[in-house]
Amino acid sequence: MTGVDDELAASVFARDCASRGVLTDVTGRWGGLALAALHDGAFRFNALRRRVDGVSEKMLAQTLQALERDGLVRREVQATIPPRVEYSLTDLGARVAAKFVELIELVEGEIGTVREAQAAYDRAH
Amino acid sequence: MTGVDDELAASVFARDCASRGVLTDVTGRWGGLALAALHDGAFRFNALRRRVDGVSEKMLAQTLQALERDGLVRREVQATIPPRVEYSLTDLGARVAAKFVELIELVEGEIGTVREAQAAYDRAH
DNA sequence: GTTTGCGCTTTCTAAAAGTTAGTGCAATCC
DNA sequence: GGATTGCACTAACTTTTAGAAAGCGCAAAC
Repeated sequence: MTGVDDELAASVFARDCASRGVLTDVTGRWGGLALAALHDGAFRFNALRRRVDGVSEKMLAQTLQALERDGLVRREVQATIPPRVEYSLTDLGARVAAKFVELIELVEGEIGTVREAQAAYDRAH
Repeated sequence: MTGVDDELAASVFARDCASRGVLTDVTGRWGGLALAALHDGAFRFNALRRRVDGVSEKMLAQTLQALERDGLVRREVQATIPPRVEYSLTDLGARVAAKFVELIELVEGEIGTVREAQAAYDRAH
């Protein structure tokens, strides 16, 4: 257990590494869900908000801005009146989203196992 | 874009679905890092804390309890004096951690791209 | 015999998330 | 044709959560 992967240890585990910041955006409360939602296609702001149940307007706006800054999400304003704003994934965003969707599917597929574990834990405590 | 994956839409995107809770634990601020750290082997509490740079004792304890409840992490107390407490991954935990590590590696590998995007964004705003 | 490490828990404060309201404009309903 | 709804946000305020610091009892090392 001392044979630790130093490449990993040197980066995301380090408090001040940039990758930790991105990971925080991606795996933040809403980041992953936004990415996963956009994995199905482009969406306008309020459509996205309807997909990601429970997110507030403030948090969705904040989340999308962070992901746009990280180069994972593309924001396109159409110069109509009133303006339409469309969000979609960049190439990198699509790759990250794909991984995240795999994670989600794993968790969803094993939700029964998880529920049993939770019930057992709650009984024991 | 209306051809949405309903299996997905029905679960993790729904506010009250159990899978959302697990996802919150897994992708929470410290959940993923703890899982990734344990992916390299079993660790005792303080060893884990040293690996996951920046986590407070309180948050690590809380995170590990949540993951244990979800059946992703195993907690073993050795009846010595003073007691040793070892944390390791369950089978499911190992599978989730593997996915998470892939995500981390993707992000780390593309950190250059991300940094450029951030710089461009900051220039434009 | 004083410091160090162990695995936490408790208390207090700082930061983040959530809630509510407001913006200006256009299309739709009645 | 007046009112409502939807659009894409921003700003002010409140609540929840995270983080920092101290304390716990005990044992081994210095």
